[in-house]
Amino acid sequence: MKSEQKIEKNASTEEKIKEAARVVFTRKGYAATRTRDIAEESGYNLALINYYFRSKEKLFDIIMVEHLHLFMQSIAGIVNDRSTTLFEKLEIIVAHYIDMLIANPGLPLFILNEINADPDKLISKVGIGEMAHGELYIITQWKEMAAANNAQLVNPLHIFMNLISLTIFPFVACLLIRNRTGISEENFNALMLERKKLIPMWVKTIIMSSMQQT
Amino acid sequence: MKSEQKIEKNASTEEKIKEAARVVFTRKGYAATRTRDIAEESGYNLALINYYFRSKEKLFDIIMVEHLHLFMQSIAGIVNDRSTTLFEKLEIIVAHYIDMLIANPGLPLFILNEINADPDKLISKVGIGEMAHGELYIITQWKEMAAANNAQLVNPLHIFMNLISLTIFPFVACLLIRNRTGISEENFNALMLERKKLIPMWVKTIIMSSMQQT
DNA sequence: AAGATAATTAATCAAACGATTAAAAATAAT
DNA sequence: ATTATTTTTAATCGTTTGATTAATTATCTT
Repeated sequence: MKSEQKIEKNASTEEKIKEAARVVFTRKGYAATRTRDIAEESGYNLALINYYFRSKEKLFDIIMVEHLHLFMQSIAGIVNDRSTTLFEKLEIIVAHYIDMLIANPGLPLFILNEINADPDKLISKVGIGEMAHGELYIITQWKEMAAANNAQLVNPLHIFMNLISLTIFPFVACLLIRNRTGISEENFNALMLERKKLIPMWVKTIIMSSMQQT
Repeated sequence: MKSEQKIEKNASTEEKIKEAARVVFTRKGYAATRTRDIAEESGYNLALINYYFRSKEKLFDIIMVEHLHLFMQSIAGIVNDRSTTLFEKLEIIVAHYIDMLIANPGLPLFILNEINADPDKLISKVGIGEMAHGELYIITQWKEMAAANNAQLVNPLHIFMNLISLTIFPFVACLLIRNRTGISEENFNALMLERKKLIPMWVKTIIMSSMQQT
């Protein structure tokens, strides 16, 4: 019979290995990561990785699911919130993502890269498709706004792409930008924090300008 | 003595291998690519790859340099062009990049990923630092505009990041976007072509709004 | 045509890698 | 304390991988 202590001990080293895997996988990607790297990073023997997780791929899948969850997390709640306006939602989403990305700068490039490496895997193994069952409330709000201005707004897909592009891409290109401009990590993060206020403003401006035009 | 024919023949198969390497490296990245994949893609024997290029890494470096060159190409000319206005430059840059990215959709993710895999390599082996020796003319134009409106514009780095984010990111997240929205490759490309006109407009709007505010 | 050089391949090597095994160390159960 | 169970390690196995070698085929020179 398993005691509490035993379980906690296992969970501890198992968690350490998972944390090490998270670090190495995120930095180097699946293919470039050797199980020996994870062992070294965790401080444990190589064989322990296969003792707790059956294989490199199984361990990777766990990390991947956690990362995807972190990425999609709470967004469903925000975009379906009945108590916030459309523009308030933009502010909340951007602020939420920038905070998360400052804490996990390597996340988006990791995810995007692995999606390209095996596009079907995420569709089959990881169900990222159940974000919304009905129509998202934010979509309803968008349509209402479009109707109120009886104008055909620009394709909402453009607005969506703009939002995630402005928010996420600087982190994807972080090293490139910092290398080109020579700014430090602190200054870069300060710039990103500035964008928490700027991006919703910009996106709002873009939406407004597309309405005035028609 | 080498004849014309011999050189052409070599260049032909050498080019075929390079093209195969370009395809496989761009799709799978350096670590996930096996020299046998390149051999299979090219239709030649494995040993030929090391016959023409000395190693996998040497071949990769060649592809990488070509990709970086394609990416930086002609931008130096555009941003230093004395005959175009600042906003005309925006239009030209965006149009140039979107055309290039539709032709090479995998390029940005490949470059960004390999930069993260080995940040020092690009600084040491590949000299992407010699784009401008003096101050870029586009910077001068920016300062002139700021002075003319005697307003402290938003940090130009933000504008620069916005420009490349809006332009490049949709291609980086192409598979993710297409999977989430279900649109076809043709429709996606059509959207991107729309953005050739939209992005400069949006960026211009963002710049203008930042001036009016102060 | 004959010989020399270059291009291409099959076979193979050594190192790296993911995974397994068997033994040792640590912890729990009696 | 002794046994049983779990955790951790060292050693190793079988494959894969980048690279080389030696032999074969094709091409060029004369």
